[in-house]
Amino acid sequence: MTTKSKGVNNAMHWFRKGLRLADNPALVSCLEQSPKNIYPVYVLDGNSYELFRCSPLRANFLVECLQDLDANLRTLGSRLYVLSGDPTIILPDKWNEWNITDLSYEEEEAGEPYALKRDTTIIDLAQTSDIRLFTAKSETLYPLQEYMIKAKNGKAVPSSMTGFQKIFGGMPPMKKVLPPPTKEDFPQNDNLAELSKLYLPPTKATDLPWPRDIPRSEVEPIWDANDCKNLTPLVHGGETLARKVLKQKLKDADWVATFEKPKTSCTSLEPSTTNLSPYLSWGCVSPREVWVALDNAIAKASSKTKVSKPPVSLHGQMLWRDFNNLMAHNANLNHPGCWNHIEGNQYCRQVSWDDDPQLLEKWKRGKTGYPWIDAAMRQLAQEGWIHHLGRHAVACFLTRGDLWQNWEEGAKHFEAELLDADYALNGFNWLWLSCSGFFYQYFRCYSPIVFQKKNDPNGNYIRKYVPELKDLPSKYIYTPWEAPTSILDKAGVKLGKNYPRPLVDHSVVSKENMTRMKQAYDDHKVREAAAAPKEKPSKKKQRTS
DNA sequence: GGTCCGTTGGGCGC
DNA sequence: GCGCCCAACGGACC
Repeated sequence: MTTKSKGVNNAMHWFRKGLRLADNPALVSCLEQSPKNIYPVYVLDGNSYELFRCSPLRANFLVECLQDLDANLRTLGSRLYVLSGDPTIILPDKWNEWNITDLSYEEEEAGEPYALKRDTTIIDLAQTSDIRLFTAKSETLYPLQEYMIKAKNGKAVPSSMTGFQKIFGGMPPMKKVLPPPTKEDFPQNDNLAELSKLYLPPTKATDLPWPRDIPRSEVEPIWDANDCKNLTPLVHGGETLARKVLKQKLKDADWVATFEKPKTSCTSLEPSTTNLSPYLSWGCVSPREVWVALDNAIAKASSKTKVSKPPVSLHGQMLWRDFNNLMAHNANLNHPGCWNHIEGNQYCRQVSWDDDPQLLEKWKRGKTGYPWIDAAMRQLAQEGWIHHLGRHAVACFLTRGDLWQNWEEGAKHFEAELLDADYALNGFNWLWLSCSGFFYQYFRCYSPIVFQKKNDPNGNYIRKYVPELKDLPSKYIYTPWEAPTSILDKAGVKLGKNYPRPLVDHSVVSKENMTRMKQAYDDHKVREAAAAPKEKPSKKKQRTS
C-alpha cells in the first residue's frame, strides 16, 4: 500500500445510501488521512436503484436527504457536491479535475446487482488511477460476512429467524457508534469559494434525472409525476429529522421495552410503530445507533416492565433487517441478482403465477373492490408507507390469497412507492407472503374482510383512504357489495361506477389457490428429487459404512 | 421417521 | 380474550 504524507492528499467521500455524517466509518477513515481537501459527493444517477421506479415521494425524500446533508456539512465548513450522470464516468472526471488521491464509500452489502456492477467498475478505475480506497460495511449491525463465517462453521447459513438469532447471540460485542465528525476534522477546501455556485443539491423532486429520462413503468403513474403537493409523506428525509424521530419515538421507555410487533395496529390513523424504516433504508441513521438507542431506552423502563424479546421486540425488528440482508447476500452469492426474482433464487419456490396486467393495475390503484385492501394501497400511494401487517394483507391478496399474480410485480411496485423500500427486506417479505420462501403455511391466509374488522370495526381507516365509501354504515364498510341498494344510494355509493365490485370472491378463490399452491409444492418436490437423484443414496452409504 | 416449531390466520365455543 | 381445531407446509433437531 502506498503511503502518502500528511496534507498532500485530496479525498472524495461518495455518498450513495448511508446519507449521514454520524456513525459513518468510511467517511471517518478517509478523514483520518488528514486530507488537504475533501469533496463529499452524491451522484444523481438516473440508472441507479434508488431512482429506478421511483415515486415522487421517494424522489422528494432523497432531495430532502441531500439538502440536509449539505446543510450539516456546511456547519462543518464543508459542503455536498451533487453531480449528475453515470458515476463510472463522472467520478473519474472529477478525480482528475480535483486531483483526488483517496476515495471512501459505504459498501453495498445485500448484493443489489446494479450497485455491485457499478462498484466493481469504480474499484477497477480507482486502482488504475492510483487512488486509495477507504470502504466500510455499515449498512447492518455486523458486516454480513461475519455472520457467514460464524454460521458456516461446518453448517449451512440459517434460513430461519430462529437460526439467525442463534448466530447473532454468538457474535462479538458490536462496534461502537462513531460520533459525527467535527469542524476540526474537515479541511477547508482550497476552491470552496470558486465552486460555491456549482454542484448544488436539487431543491425539488423534478430536478432529479427522473422521470423524463427513465422509462419508469409500462403503465400510467398513479400520481401526477411532477406533483408532490397533494401527497402527505409519512416522514420527511434527512439525518437531522431521523435523529429527531428516533429521540421522540424512544422517549417512552415502557413503550419501547414492551413493544411487540404483531400487537401493533395497521389500521390506526397515526402509525403505531417507530417511523424509522425510511431513515434506516436510506442510511440517514445507522442501525447500530438505533440498536444502542433501544438499549438506552429499555434501561430507563420501570423495573416492573416485562421486557419483550426478539423477534417481536424492537431489537427484534433490527435483527429481521440483518437477517433479510444476509439472505439476500447469500442468494446473490450463489446466483448474482436473483434475490428479487423467481428464477435462480435458491430460496424461492417456482410457482406458475398468472399474468393479468389489468388485475395488477387494479391492485396498484386500490380498486380491487375490497375496501380494506384498497385503503392500504391508497395509503401507499398517498404517504409512501403502509404498516407491516397491512403489507402482509395486500401482498397475500395479490399473490397466493386472491389474485394469483406474480410477486415480482408486487415487489417492483413496493420498491417504487415505499419511502422505506429496501432491496433485501422487500424481496424477503414478498417471498414470505407469497409462500414462495421462508414461510410455507399457505393454508393460513389473510382475509381481506375479517383480518382488520376486529381492530377497526367502524372502518375509520377505510373511511380515510377510500372516501367514496365514507358514509356507509359500519355493517357494510368492509363489504359494500352486501349492502342493500337503498343503503348504497343513501351513502352515495354506486357499485361498478364510483366504487368497483369485488374483483374476485375471496371465499372461493382462496380455497382454489390453496389447491394450486399444494400442486406447486408437489411439483417442487418432484423437481428437487430429479435434480439430485444420486446425492441421497451416496450420503446413506457414507453413514452406514 | 417422528416430533416440534415457525414474529403476526380464521372460525368457533366458552 | 383465550384455547382449540382446521388440514397439514418445510426445516430443524433428535
